[in-house]
Amino acid sequence: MNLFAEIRVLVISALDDLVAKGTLPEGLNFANVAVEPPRDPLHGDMATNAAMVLAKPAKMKPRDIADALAGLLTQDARVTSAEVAGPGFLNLRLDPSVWAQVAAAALAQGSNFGRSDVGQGRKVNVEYVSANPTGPLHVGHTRGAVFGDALASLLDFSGFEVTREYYINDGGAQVDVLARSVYLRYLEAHGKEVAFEDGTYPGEYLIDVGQALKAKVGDAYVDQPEEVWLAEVREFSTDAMMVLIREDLAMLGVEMDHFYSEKSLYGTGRIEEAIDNLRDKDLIYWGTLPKPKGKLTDDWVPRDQWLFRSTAYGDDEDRPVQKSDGSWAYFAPDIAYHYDKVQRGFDQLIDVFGADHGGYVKRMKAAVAALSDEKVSLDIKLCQLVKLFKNGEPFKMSKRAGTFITLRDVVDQVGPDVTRFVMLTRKNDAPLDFDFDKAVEQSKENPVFYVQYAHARVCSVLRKAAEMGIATDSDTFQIEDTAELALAGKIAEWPRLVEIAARTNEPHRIAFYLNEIAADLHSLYNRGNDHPQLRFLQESDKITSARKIALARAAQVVISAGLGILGVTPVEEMR
RNA sequence: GCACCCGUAGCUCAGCUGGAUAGAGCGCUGCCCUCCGAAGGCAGAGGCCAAAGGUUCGAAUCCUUUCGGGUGCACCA
Repeated sequence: MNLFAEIRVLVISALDDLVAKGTLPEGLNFANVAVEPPRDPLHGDMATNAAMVLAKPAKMKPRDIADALAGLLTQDARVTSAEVAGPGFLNLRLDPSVWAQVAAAALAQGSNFGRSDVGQGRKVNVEYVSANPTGPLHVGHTRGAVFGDALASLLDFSGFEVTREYYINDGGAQVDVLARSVYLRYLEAHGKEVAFEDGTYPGEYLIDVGQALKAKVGDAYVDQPEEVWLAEVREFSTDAMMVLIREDLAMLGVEMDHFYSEKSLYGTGRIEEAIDNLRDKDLIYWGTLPKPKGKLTDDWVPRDQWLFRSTAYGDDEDRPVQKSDGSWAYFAPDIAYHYDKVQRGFDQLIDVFGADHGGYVKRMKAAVAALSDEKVSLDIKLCQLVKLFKNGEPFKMSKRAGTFITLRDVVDQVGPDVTRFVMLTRKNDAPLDFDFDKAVEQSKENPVFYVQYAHARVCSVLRKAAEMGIATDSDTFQIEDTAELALAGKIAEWPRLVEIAARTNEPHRIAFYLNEIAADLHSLYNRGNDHPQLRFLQESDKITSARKIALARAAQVVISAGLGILGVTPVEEMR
């Protein structure tokens, strides 16, 4: 039940009536007519811009339209008043029973309150994390993992058919580096002295892998040339890394529907097929790229190679799909991978990348547009850097020395719930400061705590009510005070908020909303200090208490649903 | 040099894909526990929405330019 959508239906039908009566001319487009919460609650419960939007096409004064509209709207039982204000806004006040209906819907629908069919069952593929299988996940991946996962949940909640997917980059040179690094650890396991030079991964997480390799093959690879062992060690190592990565994801509560291997594309003709698809559209040609500007280009030499005409779809330059030695460039299997997604019948693709992949966005969008004949949309969400702090001091990470902060480090310290919530308190394209101390602090400054506290508070009230013999399952309401109305209004906003978040692919809006509803709840709760009649629990009037509790429960339902989308457990008690 | 992201209170950031007098937290100033969890709440001060033009009934939001910050720029992945 989306109250704003319902009132909008009412407004539209009133406009239709005005057209039928000849007050408004025919052929008007109502698409831009919006019904929104007013910025200032004093203006009313809802506002519509209908008169202002239609004034010009209808060649009428906004106020005249608004007056006519107001006359019709107030005939509806839900609308108690409709006032024209400002440049032509129509401010609506709703009957208090409307709020009770919304809250009742929240109680009745429980965790399904706010679900919608805006997705209309469209198939969406959300690809996220997709870290190279060369080591454990670090903080940057963590943000992508949390963001992608919450986004997927949000879309699922909004009526999309969602697939969560991880693209394993196991086809390039970096997995050879991994294999060589593991080989060194393998030699080490045989008691040999080894040196980790530049271009190898010195991280200690490979020690176990080296020993596992020894346990499997004994000394078969010792003192053998690379040709003998590389392929097998590579596979052994990437498998081990993927086990590690799956464990990391599990720690965060992230569960993928599908892991897709880049390597699996090679030797199957899939890449060739995707490139041929583009070639048939005259988007692949043999050519030379201009010399790049503004960068150190000492070793640059002009090269003829196969290029994708991505400029035809808005890219700044055409992009090579093949290296000079004739092998595929990274872009080629990625094209094939996205072609595969298109062929699997997804209506919409979403890629969650790190901010360092910004330069990749245009060419990937170009590829998907070309491969799908512009039928499938690709949205790429870039997650900015996470800066880590402890005691106000920034953490330094060095991948080269192998001393980077891992997902495991973070989750071990603050737990999955805090990790997830904090990572979602910023827009994906804004940098995020993550302070280990603040993340576990029990104060209002910590949004996780604040929202959890609100939820726990309701649970506490319910426990107390049970002790007092007050019914905790009432579904009738007593909503009178402004603080109660504010909370009820916030509850009514939830379905609309979810829709906006889903439409913009912005799960952080959920986190901010939760903060707001928590504030409304805390506020109402504390009003009970000064105004005892506003307390949820009143020994003298258990019926009123039961009704007030119902409102608190409705808020609890919404908080719980919101946390659910973010993948955070609502707690019943603060400790 | 080019592209993308960002610029909003002293600080950290929201701002509904164009709406009314631009919001929250922190910090600052005052209040509120004999009371359902004060781990909270209330009130106050604090703004040229980087700057200048443009689009229109209406701009923090869209367009152009400038300034400032971040990221990325052939055959790496």
